[in-house]
Amino acid sequence: MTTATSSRELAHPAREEIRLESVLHALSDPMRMQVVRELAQAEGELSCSYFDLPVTKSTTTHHFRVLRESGVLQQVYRGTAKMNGLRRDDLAALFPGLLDSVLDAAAREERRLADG
Amino acid sequence: MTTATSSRELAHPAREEIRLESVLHALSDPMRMQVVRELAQAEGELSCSYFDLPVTKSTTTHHFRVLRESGVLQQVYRGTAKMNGLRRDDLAALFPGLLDSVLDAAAREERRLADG
DNA sequence: TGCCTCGTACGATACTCACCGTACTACGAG
DNA sequence: CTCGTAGTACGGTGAGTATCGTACGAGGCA
Repeated sequence: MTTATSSRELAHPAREEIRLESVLHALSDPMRMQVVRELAQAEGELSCSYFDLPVTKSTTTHHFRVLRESGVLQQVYRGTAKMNGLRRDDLAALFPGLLDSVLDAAAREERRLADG
Repeated sequence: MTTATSSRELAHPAREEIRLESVLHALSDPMRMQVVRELAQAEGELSCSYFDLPVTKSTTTHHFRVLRESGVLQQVYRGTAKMNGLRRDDLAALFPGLLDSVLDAAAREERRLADG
């Protein structure tokens, strides 16, 4: 039997409903930024449990919801797992170059702080 | 007599102290985003009172402080006025392209919502 | 059927933040 | 010196939020 996508539905903002303000707010949390960066590197979907965040499951759920409701992520259930993917196309259509420059900025800052 | 810069000093983060997280947080407020956008268009320094924000003076002071402490703005007293300038060079050095893509994103969103 | 895992829901807590009003300081102009 | 303007400091308020723990639901697997 094929692993069917569950019927449980999740509310996502449509492309036109995504707001820059909400996206920037979502990205201004280090926990959420880390999720977005790993997701960008992975170039595919990752389950919530893939991420090893230093917070409890409840808090993890909260952060993923913020990312989804701001339009940064799309989420879909697959069995018990919830798969997460970056909404690259929607973000690129609305805010060209934004996601890439934010990811680049995060990478540069990490390098800069590591080198001392 | 030349209008001398006052001796009153304001604390600014050094370039190396600027954090992406704080910058994104500063820009995730519509009031502050508006200030940054006007400042970017003006291509120079503007006093706090130049901005006609729909909040009281106290709140305006608060927002400018957030922008200064996050490293987005530099501020200097000139007489009774406090002049504000974007820290373009510092931001461009740390996060190349970030400021421009955020400004572009804000402009696009404004156009998009206006056209309906 | 029963168990395990993944993730949710809910309530509680502590903190941050956007906002206000009032009282105050700093500076320039008359 | 006096007055007006620009902005600050401070205290308070209500909303949001990052966090936790515990209890629960959904789905795969034995």
